[in-house]
Amino acid sequence: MGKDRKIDMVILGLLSHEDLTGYDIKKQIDEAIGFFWKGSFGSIYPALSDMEKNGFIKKLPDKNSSGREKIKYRITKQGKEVLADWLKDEQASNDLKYETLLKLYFGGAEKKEVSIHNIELFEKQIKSDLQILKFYQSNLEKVLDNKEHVHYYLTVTFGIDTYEAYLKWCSKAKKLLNEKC
Amino acid sequence: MGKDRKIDMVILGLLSHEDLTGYDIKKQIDEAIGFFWKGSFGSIYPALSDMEKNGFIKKLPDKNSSGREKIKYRITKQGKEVLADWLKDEQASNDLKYETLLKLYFGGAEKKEVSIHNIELFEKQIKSDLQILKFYQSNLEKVLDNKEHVHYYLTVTFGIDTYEAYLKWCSKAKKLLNEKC
DNA sequence: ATCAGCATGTAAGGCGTTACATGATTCA
DNA sequence: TGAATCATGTAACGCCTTACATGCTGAT
Repeated sequence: MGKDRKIDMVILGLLSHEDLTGYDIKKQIDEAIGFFWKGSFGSIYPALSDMEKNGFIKKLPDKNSSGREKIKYRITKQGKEVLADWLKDEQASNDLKYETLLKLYFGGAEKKEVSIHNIELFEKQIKSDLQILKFYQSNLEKVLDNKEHVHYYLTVTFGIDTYEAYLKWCSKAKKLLNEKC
Repeated sequence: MGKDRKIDMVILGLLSHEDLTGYDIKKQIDEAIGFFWKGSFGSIYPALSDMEKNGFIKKLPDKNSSGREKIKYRITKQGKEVLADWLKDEQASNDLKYETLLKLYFGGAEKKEVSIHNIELFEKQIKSDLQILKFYQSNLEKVLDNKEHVHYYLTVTFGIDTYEAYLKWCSKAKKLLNEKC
């Protein structure tokens, strides 16, 4: 297939756990993996129809006969193989784009107050996101006997650990800017 | 102008420090900010010619009369304003795409050894990158009397602090997978 | 009745990568 | 003399976002 769109893997991964609609998938991306991955409807729906054509997923018959359309998808055996191949593939690209760091790197061109303010904006965002992650973590802690939950727990923990490192750095950085500039 | 390509800001930021060719810019992106930003020739050269048309940068006359073409660019007053406006703009998007975390999140579908192996690959990469960052840091530590160097130092420190948090998390994560799965 | 949220999809366009094409220079 | 690096640029293509278009449902 060659094509290795990451959004495909995200969708297959989510569907390997339960049947979902495109709308559900969007919600789960935003909520569960939003701190390290993004996805929009404009990428999800085309990916769903491509993967259905390829036989990686299939449409479930719409049970509720109301006028409202709602298409649930289920992963197929072939789809599970694609997911497994990707999981076992050693290649993994971790692409970061920190505009905050970019502004800090080039911040020498402006007064230190500008950089300090940018750090404070970042700090505020991280503090708020950290609360959400801690909430998820405390819920997951209760159900660590489930293999899948252990995996979810670990990614949330990654977020918490790195966010806490960010916050420590923010304090240090502001201090240094005040002392040295 | 409306258009707010980030690569433009990267280039303006680098040029605000010294005159550079497209090739120089690529090298500086890879070396100095590579751990949190990427850029290819295919984006740099078009951005240079667009910004020259807009008057944000200008071509310097090619001094060396050899046959080899080499175009140095210098930021203009207008370009400096664009850079300053961006630095003062409160909006900053920090987009992360951790494929490693994605694989971990969905890793429950496979044996724990797969997840552990993926964590180890990540760990190895981070350890190697951390050495480079520490080398940069030790060089910058000697020249912290310069305002620009303080800013460079802070971004490198961000990298080191977060990478060290990653490594601690890697140990914890492997342990938990072995215990619980 | 109205509004938020559920639900699916398309269209236009931006941004960026990879691969290609070309050639000079430096150093072993 | 051959390889690595310097140096600029284009072409094709892929992925994704934003905005648009449409309509239902449930709660207040």
